[in-house]
Amino acid sequence: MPELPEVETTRLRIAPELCGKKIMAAELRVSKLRVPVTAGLDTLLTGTTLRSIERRGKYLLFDCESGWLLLHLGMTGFLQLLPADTPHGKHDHADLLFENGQLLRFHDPRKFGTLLWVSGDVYRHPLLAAIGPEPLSGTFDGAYLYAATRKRAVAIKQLVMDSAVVAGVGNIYANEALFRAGIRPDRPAGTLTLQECELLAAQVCTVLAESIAIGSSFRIVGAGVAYHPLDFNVYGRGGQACTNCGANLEELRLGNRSSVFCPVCQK
DNA sequence: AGAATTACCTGAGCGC
DNA sequence: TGCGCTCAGGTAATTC
Repeated sequence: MPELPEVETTRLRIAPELCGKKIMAAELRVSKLRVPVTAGLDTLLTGTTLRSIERRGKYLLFDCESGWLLLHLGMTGFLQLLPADTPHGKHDHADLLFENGQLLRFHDPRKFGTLLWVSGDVYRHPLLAAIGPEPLSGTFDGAYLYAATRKRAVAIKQLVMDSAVVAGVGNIYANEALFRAGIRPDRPAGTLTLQECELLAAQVCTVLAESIAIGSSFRIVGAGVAYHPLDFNVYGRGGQACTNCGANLEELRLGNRSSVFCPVCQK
């Protein structure tokens, strides 16, 4: 599922191709995503020039002069750059045709994605206004995490995945960062020491940065789904051997999300 | 206020 | 082959 690194990889790939280009046509084939698609979005987009593509958490922000296209990939969404005349298939919900003949296509089987038009200051939009610091901006560090965890009884993994605490950390990277930091996912957040918070914050940043550096992506390849080139230590490996000590990795559910950890390496 | 739960959605994988 | 079931989970809304 696309998390922050996959969204950033997408941005880095499409921005050089599309920025500065005019949107000649827009086609929407869906109106009912989890958040209703802005009515008339195709008309609003057509004729505008894409100035830049920014990212906030897992949201992509397309600066279209007269307003912003706010896009979220949800769990199963991805963007493709295709030749202009590529026929659309099932779950191809939106097309943007650019003046250089490139087609930007949004595909999302589970419809957890978001397509919204925002005029004015996009960062003040309710979906973005309450998002916590960007993990790669330097503002998310041990001191911040320590302060955010005080008197919090919720499991540390759930807290790290709370977008109001830090932007863009989903289930996969929360599991991996906790493994690297040697901290059990079900530890009450308030029990972490400052030292542990520093370690965890650093590992969150590191694992995300590594994944972006590798060019982690998410898209359909053939009949299956290709994930991240990054090798996971714990995610999806419940019951298998710990890559560090060989013990059997345990699995539990926190907030209805699967969590995998090493009972020996993580305290 | 914080914590827990629910809703949204469809493909994959499973047992029968 | 196909039916019914469970699972996957990002995020906002709702409830406790």
